[in-house]
Amino acid sequence: MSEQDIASLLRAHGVPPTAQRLAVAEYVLATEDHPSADEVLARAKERLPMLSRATVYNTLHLLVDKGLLTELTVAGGRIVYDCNITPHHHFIDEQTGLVHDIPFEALRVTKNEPLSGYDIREITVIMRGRKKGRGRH
Amino acid sequence: MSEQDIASLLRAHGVPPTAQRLAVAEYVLATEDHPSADEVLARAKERLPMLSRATVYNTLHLLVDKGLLTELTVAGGRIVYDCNITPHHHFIDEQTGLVHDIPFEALRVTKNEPLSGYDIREITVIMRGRKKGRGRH
DNA sequence: GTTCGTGCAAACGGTTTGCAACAAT
DNA sequence: ATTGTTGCAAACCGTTTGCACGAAC
Repeated sequence: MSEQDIASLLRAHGVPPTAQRLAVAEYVLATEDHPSADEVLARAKERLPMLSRATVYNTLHLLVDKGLLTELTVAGGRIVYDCNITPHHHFIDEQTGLVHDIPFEALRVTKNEPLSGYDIREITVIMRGRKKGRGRH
Repeated sequence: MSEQDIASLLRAHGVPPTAQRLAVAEYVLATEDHPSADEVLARAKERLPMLSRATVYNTLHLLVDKGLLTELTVAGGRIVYDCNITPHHHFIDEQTGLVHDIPFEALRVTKNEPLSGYDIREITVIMRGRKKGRGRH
């Protein structure tokens, strides 16, 4: 995704693209990692060394707000960002702590009991375990 | 669960029961709330006003360590404790932020695709939505 | 007298806030 | 001129740590 595309994407969501926002968005909207705010800061600083921490937080919240980014919280209270905004599940590697996306269609959740009393808006499955070797990702 | 029972439970897990630990355990091991450390402190202080914050954290970690308590992290990075140590799912009320336990047997998760490459040790379903009125809890 | 548990206060790390400077319109 | 964006530093909050006192064996 080119810097131009990112810029129009931002504009399309009512976010005026600035140099700082581009530096943040260009990384966080494209990566398959699930970076923390700090990791985003580090990466974006490579392109824009003068970028401040507060601006990164501003931008991340803005992107989450505009629906371009998902904030998720993993065990231990770590907050992490996921540019995959379609519904999907997560696998957390217990050894590395890394989060992997699992396509929504890979699993099916069915109710054995009616679960009346709950108006369910969203279902996410979180799996934990070890990712078996062979290859990266 | 009486104070005596809690005491033997702790002993059975190699945790010498002290007044402070009893004050913490008596609440946190019995409640259906999913309290934060701070809420546990507040509640336990009602019984033992002189209880310190550090001791609560010590005790909570100890209980988690001994398998008597589960630590879980909900959206926003909030860390919360759940005395239900059997596998189960969660429903999070978007309005109140409250966490409700859903029996493990209430749902079934099946794989549409094989998901090879992942050695799955644990599956939890997190549902979000609104809890419909009628009654408390 | 050694170990373990506790309380206190300080430190910590990630996040948020307040504010002044600046840019864009 | 008003509005929106940024950088900085300070404040903040929940958690962790270091240390000294006290109790238990």
